[in-house]
Amino acid sequence: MARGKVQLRRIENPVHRQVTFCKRRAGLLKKAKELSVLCDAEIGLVIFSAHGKLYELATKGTMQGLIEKYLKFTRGTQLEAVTEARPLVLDAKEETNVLKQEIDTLQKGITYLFGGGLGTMAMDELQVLEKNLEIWMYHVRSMKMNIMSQEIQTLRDKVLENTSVTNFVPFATDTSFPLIIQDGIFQL
Amino acid sequence: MARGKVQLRRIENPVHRQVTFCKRRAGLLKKAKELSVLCDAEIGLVIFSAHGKLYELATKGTMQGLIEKYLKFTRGTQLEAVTEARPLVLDAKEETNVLKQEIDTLQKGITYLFGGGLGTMAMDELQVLEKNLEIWMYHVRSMKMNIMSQEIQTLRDKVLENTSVTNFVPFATDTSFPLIIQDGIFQL
DNA sequence: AGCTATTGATAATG
DNA sequence: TCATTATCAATAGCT
Repeated sequence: MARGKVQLRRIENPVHRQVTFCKRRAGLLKKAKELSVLCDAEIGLVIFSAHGKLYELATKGTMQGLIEKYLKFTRGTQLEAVTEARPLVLDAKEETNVLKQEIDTLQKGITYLFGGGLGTMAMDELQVLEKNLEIWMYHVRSMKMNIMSQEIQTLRDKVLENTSVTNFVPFATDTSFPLIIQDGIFQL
Repeated sequence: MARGKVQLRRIENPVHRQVTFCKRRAGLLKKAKELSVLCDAEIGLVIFSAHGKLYELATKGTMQGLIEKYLKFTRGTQLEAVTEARPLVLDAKEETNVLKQEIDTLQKGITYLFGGGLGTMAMDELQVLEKNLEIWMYHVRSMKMNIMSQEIQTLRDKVLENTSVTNFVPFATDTSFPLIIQDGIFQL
């Protein structure tokens, strides 16, 4: 990158190699951090030098945790360990992330089934899956509507505020949408 | 790095963030490879996107091996618990069970969100979720149709057998339904 | 996806 | 190792 293009092969001169290693290692760690911050990604980076020295970086948590996440992700996908080992009540953001993770996992499972295991799901299983997908979609759409209604409420409030009107028409934001899922409705 | 300095904070615009993620991810992976080659280092890089998609790189061997090396290096040697391997390929039935389990987990997560965490998912996240549900449903329905067509085929064969008719109308069972999922179609 | 204007990284050097 | 700087490489903003 400077004063001469570099060949993409091992640098033979040990001094040059060491210097380059230091510089580029720093650069790589910096880039990794930047990517994590800019794009909200979770990154783990492990570097063993030629002589076995370890340099590492884990954004968002520990390397240990990241490794576990990685193994769970790549390996069969058995979520029990994740789900049970954790406190039952997480903060909302965390829960969202977990859910995203699980959605992804589910996608992988489905991909596997469709890609390679055709016929492994019986008709009745598919019926159930389809039914569940419909239910989920229903709830997602309800949630979207709820968000939109809140937005409308907010806008109304603003309008009322600006026009100084005191007698307003109540809006049913608190009249809850049917978002509460009874036990068993999702039962397979 | 170009046409304007970048702030080292999360990019709020989702489109910009995604584009930057793609570009910088590629750059980071490239840099990691280069460092490994130039300086003879062993590098492992794991990137989870904000939506839980995994990108990885392991120079000199497998990520699995690198993780073991890392754990050995950082701990004494307590990796059996983590590494203790399940077979990587499960049979179809087992996979189905795993999937059911995961669906159940996912349901719990969604229940939690809908029951208590309203507002934790942003509108764009809901859009994505909805889109994915639609895709899943499409595939489930395709799969059902495929099974049904096979059933029809079987019945036809039987009928033909019994009536001893030799000139039959071919049925396109092998003309595959679009069940094969290309890489990336599920991309968040 | 491509295309540049810029910024950022860094190889060579002191 | 540390600082400087001439160059090269990555990429932000657009299309």
